[in-house]
Amino acid sequence: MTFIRVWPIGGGGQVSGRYFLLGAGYDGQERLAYLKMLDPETQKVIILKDKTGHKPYCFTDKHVEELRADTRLREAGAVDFIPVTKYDPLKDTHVVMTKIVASDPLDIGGTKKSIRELIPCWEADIQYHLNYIYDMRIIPSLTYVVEDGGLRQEYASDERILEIVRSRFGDLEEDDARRIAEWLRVLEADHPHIDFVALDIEILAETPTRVPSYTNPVDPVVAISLSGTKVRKVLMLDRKNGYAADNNQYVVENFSDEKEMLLRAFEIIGSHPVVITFNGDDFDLPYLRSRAEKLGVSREQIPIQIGRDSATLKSGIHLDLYRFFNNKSVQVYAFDNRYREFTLDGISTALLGKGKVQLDKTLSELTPQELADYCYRDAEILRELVEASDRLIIRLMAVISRISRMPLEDVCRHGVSGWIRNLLYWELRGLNWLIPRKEDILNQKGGTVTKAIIEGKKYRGAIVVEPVPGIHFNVTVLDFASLYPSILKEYNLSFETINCRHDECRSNTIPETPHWVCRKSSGIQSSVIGVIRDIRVRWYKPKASDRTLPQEVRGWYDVVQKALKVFLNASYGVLGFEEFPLYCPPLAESTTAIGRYVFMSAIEKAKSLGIQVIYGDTDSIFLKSDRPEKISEIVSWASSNFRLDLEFDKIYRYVVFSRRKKNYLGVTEKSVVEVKGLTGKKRNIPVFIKEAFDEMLRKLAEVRTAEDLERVKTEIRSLLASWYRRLKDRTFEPEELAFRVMLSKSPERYEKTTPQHVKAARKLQERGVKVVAGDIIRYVKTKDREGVSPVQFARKENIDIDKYIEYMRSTFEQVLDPLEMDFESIVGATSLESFL
DNA sequence: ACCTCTGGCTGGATAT
DNA sequence: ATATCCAGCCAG
Repeated sequence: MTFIRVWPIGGGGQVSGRYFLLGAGYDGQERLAYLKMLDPETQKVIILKDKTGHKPYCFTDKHVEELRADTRLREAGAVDFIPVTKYDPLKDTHVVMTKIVASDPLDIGGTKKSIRELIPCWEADIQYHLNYIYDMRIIPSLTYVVEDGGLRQEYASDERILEIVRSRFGDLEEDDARRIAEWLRVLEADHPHIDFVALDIEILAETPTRVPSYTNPVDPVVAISLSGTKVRKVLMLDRKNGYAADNNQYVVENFSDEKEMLLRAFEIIGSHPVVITFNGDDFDLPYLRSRAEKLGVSREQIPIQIGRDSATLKSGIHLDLYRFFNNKSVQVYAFDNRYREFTLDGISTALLGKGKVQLDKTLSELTPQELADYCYRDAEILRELVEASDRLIIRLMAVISRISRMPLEDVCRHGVSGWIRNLLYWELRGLNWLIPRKEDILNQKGGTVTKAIIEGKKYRGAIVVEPVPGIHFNVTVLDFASLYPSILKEYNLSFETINCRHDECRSNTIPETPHWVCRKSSGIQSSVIGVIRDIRVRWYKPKASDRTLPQEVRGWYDVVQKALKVFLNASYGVLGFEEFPLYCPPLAESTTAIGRYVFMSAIEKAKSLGIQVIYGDTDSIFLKSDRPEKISEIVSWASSNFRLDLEFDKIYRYVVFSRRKKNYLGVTEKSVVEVKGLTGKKRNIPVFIKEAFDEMLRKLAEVRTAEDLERVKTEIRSLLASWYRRLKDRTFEPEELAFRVMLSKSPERYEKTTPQHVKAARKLQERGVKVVAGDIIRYVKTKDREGVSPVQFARKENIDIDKYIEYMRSTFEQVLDPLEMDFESIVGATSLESFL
């Protein structure tokens, strides 16, 4: 028998080192707090339930007497009054409160009443709210007894970790060292192996057009594919003559009775700690549940529970990868924007180079073997996605879970603002601070005072320097490393320190604004972000590129490094996000205001040293100088003046600017071409134009000197002429000319205008093709009335060649103009040639 | 339950 | 004909 201290609960992390926290929350009745923990040894899930159903509430003293007098609370049983002192960050005072632990809802003489109903002061008089669900997770009394425990893994002692931190991070304040050590303890903890199974189902609708709905599960489940660490199989409903043959990829189990098949699937689901689906929250799991109910399976036998917007499992946890891949931060930072479309086919094609089985007939027309293959492929792709890059997805979720102090189950369903909220709440609770309500922050701190450049934005952002047009050789790029997070750290920015209550801080002003920052105490957001920044820069980034470490260890450090970057990048953004619970407009605008100040100062400094500034955007400056010592001077100036790292980023052998901001092309010393913002880089343009553009880039990569350039310009001319000729001669497939644009909402919801991709989407709908928000529409420009046609229906003769020539012109001009080349004359020469 | 932010470019639709 | 808005994609 072992006592387990649950720490950190909601931490996705360790429970006494042996168990791995998978999930936490409430059951369907919203009564019992539970924890789902994995024993990595046995792969069994241990579920701890708080049988009391208690929830803690905090009240200020003035309410407590009233509450104590209310005998109904005691009669309803299970009530504790615990005095607590909390720090109020907005008032900068301590508040004495009483935490009342009571079951909720309370049973008052047979009727159930929620505490909110019982205590009317809740909404009106309580100054601060404490989100009880999250609060529950850190109540120290959550000590459970588990039958067959046993600590196996020993962690380094606090002293040992501190020692490592000191040797690695140099001179640190005691507090900082402890804070960093705490973080490393959490982040360096082992990642256990976790068994999982990916699941996909196929439903055979009576009529092919009917979309199966779990609210009315009339259509049978005909196949269930399962692919994971322990099983690879397809359960098939044996309709006529079932597919009995096995192959080497998966095993088929045939069922003549659908109910039996579902029960078998439930058995497999129940024997895995983690079930992976793609859109299982909205479809697969709810359908399995409701279909099973319809077939008379009792509730106890169904391991699936349906929440308001998620589906969870009674024994293990369910991770819906659709949710996870939809997350912008995951898409951009973890996967480098490699996938665009949020479909299983789109994601797996981009990440694995392997898509779904393409069908040219309806499900009902498939032979049993085809159906099994088709269904299995989906589960297989899911499994491979999870297993890819040494189980990157799971490791990433686990790391995010540890950073955000949030269980895996929740990590995959929340966006970055949810992760950051949870982390900050965790910190606030750890310090015993009251968590202010959004409106209290807004009332006290006020709104924004700066005016955005872009209409409709809330405050002013960054500066973009007008580029010097033309080609520039030997350009050095410097950039401020993590500018905004560094500013938050160095300038002590936090919701409680901005515009604080002390008169003596008012002189500590933010440029361009009337705002000021506290001098007396250090800001919570500032220090949390500071620690994250420090451990990333000084621990995880170096480890990720340390060649003395084994490949897989480096890979793991890289995952942590990336996850930390997600938090850093979003840490500023959430400050200006209205739905963020610590939304604080003056804080957001102060961050960018300081950024502008620092950025402009650096530019002035460069100019004062006689260095020409070619371009700059937010935190990066492009400098033309043949005196490296001058550039180093700026770097040391930034560090001594602002304590910010202005780093050498790269040297461009040459860089080409048009007049446009955020648009340039540069070739680095290693002959790598970097393209920013140019149309030729955008992923929605036709591959025909993209290929021509890429070919031009390959030519430009060779250029080292001004003489090379002249030669290459001639080559580019003939290259463009030949692509132009191809266009004119129509030696292409319509597919090559397709624009690929994402439908951000469903076609009928475009009211103000009808962009081209929407027109194409409507044409698809007319012909019975299903089109939903998020689909990427492929269309070509045509000569008919609408001017567009979905590429599926396009005929080569109908394509509007002139439109494409125009598009080519504008795409290439962005590069040709600064090189003093003229698209028209290249093309003109070509047509003249053909004319002769 | 699509949701971190602002700045900047593009082409096409729509209003004037 | 011209200005403005809309929508999408990208830089940082």
